[in-house]
Amino acid sequence: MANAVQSYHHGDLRSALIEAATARLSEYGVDSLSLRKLAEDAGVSRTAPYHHFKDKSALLSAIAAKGFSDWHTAAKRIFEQEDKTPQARFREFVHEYIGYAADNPEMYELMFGRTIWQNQAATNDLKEVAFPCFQFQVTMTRYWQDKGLLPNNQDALRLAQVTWGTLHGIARLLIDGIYADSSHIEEMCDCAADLFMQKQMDAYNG
Amino acid sequence: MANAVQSYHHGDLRSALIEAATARLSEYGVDSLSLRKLAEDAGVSRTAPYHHFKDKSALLSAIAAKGFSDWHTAAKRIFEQEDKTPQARFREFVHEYIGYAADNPEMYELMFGRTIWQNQAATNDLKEVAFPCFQFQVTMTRYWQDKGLLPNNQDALRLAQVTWGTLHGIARLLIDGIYADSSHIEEMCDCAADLFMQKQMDAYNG
DNA sequence: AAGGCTATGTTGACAGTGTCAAGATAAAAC
DNA sequence: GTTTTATCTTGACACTGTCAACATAGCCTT
Repeated sequence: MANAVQSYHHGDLRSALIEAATARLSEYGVDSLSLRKLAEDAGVSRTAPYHHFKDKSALLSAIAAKGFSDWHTAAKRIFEQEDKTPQARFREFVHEYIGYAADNPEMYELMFGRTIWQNQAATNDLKEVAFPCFQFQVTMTRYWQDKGLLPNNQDALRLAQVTWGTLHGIARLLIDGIYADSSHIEEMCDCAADLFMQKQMDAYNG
Repeated sequence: MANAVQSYHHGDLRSALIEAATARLSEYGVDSLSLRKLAEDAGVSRTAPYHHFKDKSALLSAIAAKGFSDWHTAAKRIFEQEDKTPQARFREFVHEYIGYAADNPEMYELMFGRTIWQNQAATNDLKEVAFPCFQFQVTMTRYWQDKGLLPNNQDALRLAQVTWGTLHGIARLLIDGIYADSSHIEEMCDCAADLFMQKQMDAYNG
């Protein structure tokens, strides 16, 4: 299937490019991702990708869209575990978010980096996948507020922005190498979770 | 002074390059910062910069170092306002941090972006300026813990990482264009400050 | 089935980029 | 005054994204 017949038309170049890009991404990083190399990986000439993507940014957006889709289902899976308490799920969500970023730094960088978002460069396809993902963060926040885990006197959207911002910030500090020592990830996650739930847990415990 | 005499040796090319880079940075962004253009700005040939900087990353590090130095003094100024309460200073710090990032997005991107930190690319000169800046965040956190503003049952370093992470995350979401709407910056800052101080303020008020 | 339309692929070209090597110049050191 | 050293120069290389012009082949209509 990989190179069944060397025909003039590739057959499914779009998928092949995304596949090659995803493979290269995790191994060599987003910075060393070039259209020409991807074209070569797919066994096709330099400019062939331009018949499937407007420009490099559009290709990157397509890969990121896949990442958002994957993360969204992962987040839903964590959030909808009926057999665990909301607290446990909240804490797990924090750990999983940072864990996802730490395990897939280049994908995370691509998804949440300026490359595809800056200057309204984001594709409509990307937005259609990413925005529900952002929205889910608000939904979860509202739920945690209802369950008394997060402060109820804050606007859900604002609170979601701050909690997400926290996770995003920690993730970025880690994967950008500013916190060179990544051996205390778990403790940082717990600290963040404790901080958000501090008053509520007091009420819960006492 | 700019081009007093067109002599073979520039005189102070290092400073001229940093100056040109800083100017270009805020106007055109870090991505469109090229050594060749900077050399041209300084009225010098393409490869002259290599006699003052090991490579492009080293030049960028030098600019970032200036940024860290500036921010460190700004932070100290806010923190050491004797006439304001610790609460007021904490809140002001949050607003100023996000404000600095929003007002100087490209400089912030450079200072805290992966470009200069990844793969141990950071210069020693950079580390010598940046690490005290990070350390100051811990110092302030400890102070706010002592004053009962932040939870006392958390390790200061861990807590500093989380609070800084929050500010960093919000800043990045803003300047990377993921939160396209930046009209609610102040409210987000207040929400974050409230969240950190929630239990403590209760004790303070009641 | 024949012919044309369109999606897809090709080579050629251009303006950029960072960086190395080798040579030129001037200032500083002796 | 001569030599060393710091600085600056041109030339070159490999690499990038992207446009224009052309080639192929599958599909659609007649």
